[in-house]
Amino acid sequence: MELAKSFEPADIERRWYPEWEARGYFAAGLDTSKTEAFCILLPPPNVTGTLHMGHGFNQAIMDALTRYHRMRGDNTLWQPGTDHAGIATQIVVERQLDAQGISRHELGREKFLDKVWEWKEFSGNTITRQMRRLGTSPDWTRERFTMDAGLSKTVTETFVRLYKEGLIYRGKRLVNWDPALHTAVSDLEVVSEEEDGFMWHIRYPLADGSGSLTVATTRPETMLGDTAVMVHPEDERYKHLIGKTVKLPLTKREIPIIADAYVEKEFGTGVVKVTPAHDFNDYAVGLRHKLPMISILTLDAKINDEAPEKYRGMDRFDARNAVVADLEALGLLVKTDPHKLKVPRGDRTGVVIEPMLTDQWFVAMSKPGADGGSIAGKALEAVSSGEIKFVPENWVNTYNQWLNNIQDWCISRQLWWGHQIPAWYGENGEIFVAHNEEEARREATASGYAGALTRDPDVLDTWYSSALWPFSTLDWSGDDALDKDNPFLRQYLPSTVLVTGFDIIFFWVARMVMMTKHLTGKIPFKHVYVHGLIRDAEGQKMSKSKGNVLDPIDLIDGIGLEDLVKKRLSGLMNPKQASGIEKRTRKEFPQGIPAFGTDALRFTFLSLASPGRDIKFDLHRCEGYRNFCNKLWNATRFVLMNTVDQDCGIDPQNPDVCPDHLHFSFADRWIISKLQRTKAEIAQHFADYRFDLLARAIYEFVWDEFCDWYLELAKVQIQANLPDEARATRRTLLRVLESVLRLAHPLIPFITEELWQAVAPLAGRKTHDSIMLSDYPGADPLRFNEASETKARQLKDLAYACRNLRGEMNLSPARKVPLIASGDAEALKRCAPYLMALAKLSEVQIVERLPEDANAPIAVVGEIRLMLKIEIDIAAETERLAKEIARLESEITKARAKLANESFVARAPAQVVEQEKKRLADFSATLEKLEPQLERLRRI
RNA sequence: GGGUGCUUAGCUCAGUUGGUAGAGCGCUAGCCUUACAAGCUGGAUGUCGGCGGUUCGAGCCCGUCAGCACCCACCA
Repeated sequence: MELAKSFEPADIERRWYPEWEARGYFAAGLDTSKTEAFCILLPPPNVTGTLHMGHGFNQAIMDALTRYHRMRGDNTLWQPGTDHAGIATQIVVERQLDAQGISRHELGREKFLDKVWEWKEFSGNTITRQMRRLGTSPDWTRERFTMDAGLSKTVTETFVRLYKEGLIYRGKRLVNWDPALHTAVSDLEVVSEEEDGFMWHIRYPLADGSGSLTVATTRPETMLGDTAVMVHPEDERYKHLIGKTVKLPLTKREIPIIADAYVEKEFGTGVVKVTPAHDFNDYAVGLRHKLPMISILTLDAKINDEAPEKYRGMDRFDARNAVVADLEALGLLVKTDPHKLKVPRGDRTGVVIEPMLTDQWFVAMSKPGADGGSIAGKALEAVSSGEIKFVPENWVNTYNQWLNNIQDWCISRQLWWGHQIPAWYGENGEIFVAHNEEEARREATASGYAGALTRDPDVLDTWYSSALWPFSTLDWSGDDALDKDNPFLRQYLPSTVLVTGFDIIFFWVARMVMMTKHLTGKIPFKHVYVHGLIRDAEGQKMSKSKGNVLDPIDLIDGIGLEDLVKKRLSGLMNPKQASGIEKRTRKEFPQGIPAFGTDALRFTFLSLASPGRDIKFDLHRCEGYRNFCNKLWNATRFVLMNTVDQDCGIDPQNPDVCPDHLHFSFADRWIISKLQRTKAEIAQHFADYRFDLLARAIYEFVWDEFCDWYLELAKVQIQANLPDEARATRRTLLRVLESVLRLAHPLIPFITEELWQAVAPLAGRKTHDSIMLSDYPGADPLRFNEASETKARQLKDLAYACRNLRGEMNLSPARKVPLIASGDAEALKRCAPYLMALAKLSEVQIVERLPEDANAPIAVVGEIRLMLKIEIDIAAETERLAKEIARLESEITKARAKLANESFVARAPAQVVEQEKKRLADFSATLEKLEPQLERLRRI
């Protein structure tokens, strides 16, 4: 089989992926004789989502780990699946319906849900299709969806359990309310940004007419719900007023002046209006002081009937203007100052969140459960005990900090798409939580209730089912006897490592730990590898509205400029941004984006995966790694050209036994030694999750050692026409290359598979149909060979020296010149044939002493002196020598100073002192050889 | 108000117990040398953010300041 002249990834990728999947190579292992099990949970992407750079990055890492462990022979499961993404998906479908002029309320819940399911079926596989393009290898046969029957059963089961345990409760609480979505959201779904606003100072007259108090507020409309005014108990200005009342302007109510240390005397006027039903602080104050809680807003954030008639039905922001205008008219508005404040907005809608008093379901985070431990406490313990480790470690701080200050988790959502809460209500507010209606009925009957039952219409926060992912996907039943017979659960819980960005540590990671630990007693995963976010070349977050989004698929397949522009402009929320986006795109990608292929993209992601850093994605890196793939491709081409139909010293029946009639050179032993070291290094990097160093180790071995040196040396050895040497060379070429392909396969699966198919049979390693099934190479320390490494080092130094002389003398690469060398004759003899090829020499003359009179350039490598036999440009050579001598002198001065320092000699480790002495000696020796030469040139 | 990370070549970044500052891209000079021009060979480029400390020795450890980025939190 003939390889194309350059690496063309598209066809290779198209061919291999379906083949791997069809042959069942991704299936989870269940070999009970194996001790090692490796499991990764795919963070389930949203069903309506499409693949973005973050997924690509995240999955390149997971796939590398999975393929690595699979090749190592571990039982391996990469568990895939998708998330129903309650709010996000419901919004998408609602928008589609809106476009057709249909509201979901007209449609009704059941029909609406049908539509969502339709959409899920239609678009739900988009992302998994795209994942396949990335070469990901999860066990697709085990794919799960958070709303599958099985997973939904787990949701119900755990809800009932936690309720019975008192850890899930229902209550009227002030919660974050999204007025656009008409639902409560959790603290995490609210993002607060600093915005420009105003601070209004408003006078509240004392009821007894003896004066007034001025309050400062950023939300004047909420005064309609004020139930007190508060001051600091120690505030001399107001102390005497505590206990009196004020007339609440615009209303007929009188409200008390109370004292609470929460008030900052220095801030504003030192007087705070208290609106317990519309502010979290005020709510706490209201509870402390047993104040009435007057809600003045409807669920869509309009003024309700509790407020004076004039404002009823007004939108909250219109009401604000009206209230301010009315206060001003009454002369009660003291002043209006510009003021920066944090405005809470819903992360999905961007609408200002309204604290709203509503009935909701909560998970109690800090309350002791049946076994005495709280959910949050267990999550803290799992990490502090070392059971779960974060990589990098510092994320433990973030995790602990959050859990230590955690509030109860509001899990009910007033949506339709999601897991409906398994609670039934009686007509008098009775609550029956059960697995199903029959069970609820039984409970009702048992408690003496016989009336109608109505199921809670609300659904659960989408993250509730995500929190169960580590065991729900493994078909946990909650029945110990059944679970004992579930081999997947036994083997793959806990999973090995969770690979994720820091943005979902709270949303997902912490909650999985809490729920898994509490419900199963096991940790969900042993390691949490936290990686950075992919940003654009300027370090900006990629977002549709910025128009700087890159689609991983476009990097794989390439995309023309016009298509790229079109893509970035489509579906913009704010069409005004279009021209800027178009301009920037045309400037950044004047040629569009070339096709790099999946392997190059994956290698780029892995190379960029340095710990604790966000990643500025640089297209040039991708290009560099595409070139790397091409390098590997062509190296293989070279090896095949030199081995196909040749005696390569490999007996296919017995490939690991080396026949006698082979003669290995130091170069052969050197590259094999280097390969062993690379293998060891890679194993370490996998263990440390240092994919950047891992990728670099492979890159450097392939390019800098194998291609730049060994292939060149191999040419010499093959051309020497000594059969034993040529055979040994061929054997080495094949075996090193074949190992490299396996080493690199977890990172760049397609190209390695394609090349391995051609190389492995020649290398006697074609014992499987696919590189995926072959063993991952492990280091053999017995084959570390320092003697050969030293010899190779010396050969390289000699070659560098000769090439440097050629370069400095401006010799054309085409011109071959003779070399005269003195010094270690044995080494020179050993290196001569290689040097001739590497440095374009016509001959290598080994002499006792270099001729003294020749005006030729000289270089010194240890004890060896090299002279190119050419007429020189005396000025150039003088300059070159002078430069080199100056460098040596400066090094010598530094080394002497160090050694003259008694403290250094006395206190530094002997080894370091010895090394310094050797450096001084080497520099001095070289200097001694170069100085006379410079002298002579100067005399000419 | 708490917390975290970052600052090293023009750009993007490595630098693993402190012991001679590195890579890729870019730049530059020259090469179609029979695997690869997506390439080969040579070359230039750094007061490792500032200051102070520990040490024989600091890019690395400690303190401090500055700048950048992010996370959490109830200042009306």
